[in-house]
Amino acid sequence: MSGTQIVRRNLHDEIAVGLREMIVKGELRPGEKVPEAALCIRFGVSRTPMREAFKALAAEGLLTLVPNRGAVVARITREEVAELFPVMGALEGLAGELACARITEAKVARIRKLHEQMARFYERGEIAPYYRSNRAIHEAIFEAADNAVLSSIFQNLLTRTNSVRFAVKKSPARWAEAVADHEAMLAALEARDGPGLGRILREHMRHKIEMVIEALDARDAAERRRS
Amino acid sequence: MSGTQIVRRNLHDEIAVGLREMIVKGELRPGEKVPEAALCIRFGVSRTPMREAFKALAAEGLLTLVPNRGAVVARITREEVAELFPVMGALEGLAGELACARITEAKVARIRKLHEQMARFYERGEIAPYYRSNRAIHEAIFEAADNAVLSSIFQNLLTRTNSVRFAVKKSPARWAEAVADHEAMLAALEARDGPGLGRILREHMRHKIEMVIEALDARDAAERRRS
DNA sequence: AAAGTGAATAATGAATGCAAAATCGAGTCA
DNA sequence: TGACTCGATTTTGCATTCATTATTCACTTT
Repeated sequence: MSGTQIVRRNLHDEIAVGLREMIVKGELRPGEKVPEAALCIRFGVSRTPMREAFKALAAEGLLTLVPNRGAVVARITREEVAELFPVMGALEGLAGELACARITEAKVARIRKLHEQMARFYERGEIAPYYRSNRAIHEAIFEAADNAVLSSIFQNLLTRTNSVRFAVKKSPARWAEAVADHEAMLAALEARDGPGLGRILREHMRHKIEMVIEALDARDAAERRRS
Repeated sequence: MSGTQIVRRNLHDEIAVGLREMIVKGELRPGEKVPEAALCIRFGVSRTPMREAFKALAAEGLLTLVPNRGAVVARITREEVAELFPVMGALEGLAGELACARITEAKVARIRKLHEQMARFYERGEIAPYYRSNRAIHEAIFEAADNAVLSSIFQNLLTRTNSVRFAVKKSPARWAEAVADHEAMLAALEARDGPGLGRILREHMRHKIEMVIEALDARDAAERRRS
């Protein structure tokens, strides 16, 4: 066996990866038309695999296909926010429960490290590094849960909600609340209290949705002022 | 406005509907190769929309695309069963909680009717009608939860697990257990006890997974005997 | 000037074409 | 008999073509 694995992939799959990245990075913005021809040139492919990728992303809920008018980046409505986040809460809650049942001592220790790091960034008010540690903790919980189906569905929902989650500007009170949630999470995890951790994660998600709604309200108010 | 709405749909979408139906009905069986050419003839379409439908169904987890070897109906492994069902449990649990918060008196009454009907079918040992009522109850809970995202993800998981769920032959003890679960569900729903209903539904799903594992064990044992 | 009209242009959706890869099968050899 | 070869055939992935549907924009009408 040679070390380098022969990765045989389909073009449409690689394009799908590229498009997902563009959506997450905001190069393609919600509601915007997806420029098929331009993307074909940019990726150096013909329309066939590009359009196949569109179908796949549409099935994932990232694009909306309008008959005879091509593809549009899916736009999240307030109603969908109200639907998506509780689902994410239930899933992350499950991840927490499974993690408590399966996690090793070493991984708990690693999460504690991440948590302490995150707390330091909070103290210093360093937002970007804070988010990085924060995300690492949530990812570590899913990793410990060891459920690929769960992770992939959750990841999909994260991607779909990317634009609205990113719109949030945490107030000091909200930020403190989030850190407090994380303290409780760590305690539950160290006590291997599955139901407890599940409850905290669902609660954490409920706080998140409130922040998102606040952000959407603020954004809409700003838009109304402009017009 | 005329009564007949002009439904403009994409070909690949209609094909996807048709393929999903074939998979659910067992016309295409897990592990089987999906005959592209034959399906093109059957649906009266060219390869392009057929292959687009394949990509969409693959994104849904219903098909597996093997590079240079076309599409295969996704086959559920025991490990995936162990991953999929807890996720379904968490989602149906959420549906129960939401339903308790939102359901109208009339809908509760309808579910009670369905439940009593189902109980009668159980008493008489009529399996097919029992399953019909059973499914109607679960669907009614999702309807009451009024969360389209939740419903569509759950529906997708139902489809993906179709083959293994269908393999289950309930023992009398298991059947009694299921009916008891349903009694508890109705009680929780009538009391609008969201957390309680959530717990019962997760428990109900845990029972389901045990039945599925039993069925898979039996199937594998039978297969081993044959070889 | 604003609203309407229709020809020219662009885009979309689906069928077809073509090169590369996989599969099949007759023939060969151990 | 069973494993192997290698050319023929089929299948697959992607590019290209073609018909249909939107969109644009110069032009008319009020």
